[in-house]
Amino acid sequence: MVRVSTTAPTTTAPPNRARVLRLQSAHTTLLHAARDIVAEHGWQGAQIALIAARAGVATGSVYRHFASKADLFAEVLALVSQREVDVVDAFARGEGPAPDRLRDAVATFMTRALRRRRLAYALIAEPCEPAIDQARLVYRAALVRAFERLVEDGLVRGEFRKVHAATAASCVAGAMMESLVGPLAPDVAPETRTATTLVRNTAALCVAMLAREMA
Amino acid sequence: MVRVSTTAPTTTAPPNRARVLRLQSAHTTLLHAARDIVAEHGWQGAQIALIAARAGVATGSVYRHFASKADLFAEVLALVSQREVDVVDAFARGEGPAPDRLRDAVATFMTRALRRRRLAYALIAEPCEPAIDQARLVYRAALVRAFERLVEDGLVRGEFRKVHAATAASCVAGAMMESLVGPLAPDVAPETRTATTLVRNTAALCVAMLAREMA
DNA sequence: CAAACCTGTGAACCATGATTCATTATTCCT
DNA sequence: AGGAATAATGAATCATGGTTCACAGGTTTG
Repeated sequence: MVRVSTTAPTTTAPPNRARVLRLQSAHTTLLHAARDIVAEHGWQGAQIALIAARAGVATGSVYRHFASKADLFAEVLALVSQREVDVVDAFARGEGPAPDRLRDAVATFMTRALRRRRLAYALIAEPCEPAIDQARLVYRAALVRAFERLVEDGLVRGEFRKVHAATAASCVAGAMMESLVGPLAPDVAPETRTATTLVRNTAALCVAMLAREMA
Repeated sequence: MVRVSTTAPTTTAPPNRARVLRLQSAHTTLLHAARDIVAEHGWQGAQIALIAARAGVATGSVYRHFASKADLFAEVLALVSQREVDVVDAFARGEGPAPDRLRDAVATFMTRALRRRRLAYALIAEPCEPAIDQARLVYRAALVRAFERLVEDGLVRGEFRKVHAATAASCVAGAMMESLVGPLAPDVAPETRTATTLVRNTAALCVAMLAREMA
C-alpha cells in the first residue's frame, strides 16, 4: 500500500488507527465466519480449524483475536442473541396496549427463529458442550429480562392482572422457547403452514397467562 | 457358596437365576452410584472412573453392564425422569376438575425439583455434553406428552378453552421449567420461602393460560 | 477334579480437537 | 531501503476422559 508520507505523524495515530482497523476487521471476519458455520452445521460442526478456514486464515490466527474457543463462541452468541433481545425490548418500550405488544413480541421472536431455523436451534436447544451451554444460559437470562420489562410496563398500565413480573417473564420465555424446540429440530419437515398456527397459538397462550380478562 | 448338588439341574435354571440376579444387582448398583454422583456433583463430576469407584468396582467393569457412557447416563436419566413423568401422568388420569389437577401437577413437579435441587438442575438445565443433552431432550418430550394428556382430558371435559393441546402442553412445561432454572442454579441461596411463592405463582400462571374464565 | 467359562480388573490405549510456539511473512518507522 | 515490531502460520503438542483388552480369580459343568 502506498503511503504519502505526511510530514509527521502528529502522534502515533495514523498507523495505530490503521492497525486497529485491520485487527477489528479480522476479528469481525472471524466472528462472522463462526456464526455462519454454526448457522449451517450447528455447534457440532463448529471447530476452530473449520472456522479459521472459512475466514481464510490459519488455525493459530484465531487465537490472535480470541483467547479461547469458549470466548469466540460467547461473542458469537452475543452477536446473534443481542439482536433478538433488542427486538423484544423494542416491544417493551413501544406504544399501545401491553397485551398486544406481548403478543407481537412473542410472535416476532418465534417467526424470526423459524426463519433461521438451524441457527435458532443451535441457540436454543442443540446439544452442545458445557462452555457454550453456559453462555447460552446468560442469553436466556437476558431474554427473560427483556420480557420482564414488557410485563412490568403492562402492570404499570394496569393492563395485566397482578402477577410477579419476573416469574411471568420466565414463564413467557419458557413457553415460547419450548414451543419452538419441537419444530426447530433439524429433521422435522418444514411445514410452514403449521408454523404459522403454532406461532399464533403460542402467542395467544402467553397473553392469556397475563390477561386481565377473557376476550 | 455351597451347592448341595441336587440330582440334576432340570434345566440350567438355578445357576442362571443366581447369575442373572448377581448381574442385575451390579447393574442396579452402578446405576444408583451414577445417579448419586450426578445428584452430588452434576454431570461435570460424573466420570466413569468415579462412578465405578463409588459402586466399588473397577472402571472396566462398568462396560460389562453398559455399552457406553452415554448408555449409562441414558438409563440414569430414565430412572430419575420416569418417576417425574409418572407423577404428572397420575394427575392427568386423576379425578376432579382439570384446572385443579393442572395446578397441582405443576406445583408438585416444581416442589419435587426444588427438593433435590442439584439433581433437578442437572436434569433440566446444567450444561452437559451433547450425548447427555440429547437424552435430556427425550425426557423433556415425555414430560410434555404427559402434560398433553392432562390438557386433552381437560378439553374433553370442557374445562379449558379451546386450545391446541400439544402446543399448550409445551407451553406449560416450558413455563414451568424456565421458572425453575433461576432458583435451581447451584449458587443461588436456597430461600425456601421465595420458592413457595414461586411455585404458587407459576402454577397459577400455567392454569391461567388455559382457563376458560377468570376466577 | 479338571476343563470351560464367566466376570472383574485397571493400566494402557486412543480419538478428539483445542491450544501452543518456533518460524516465516508483513508492515511500520527512520 | 533496513531493521524492528507485529501478525500469520500450521504442524506438533497436550489434556481429557472414554474405551479396550490381556490377564487373574472364581464358578459351573461333566
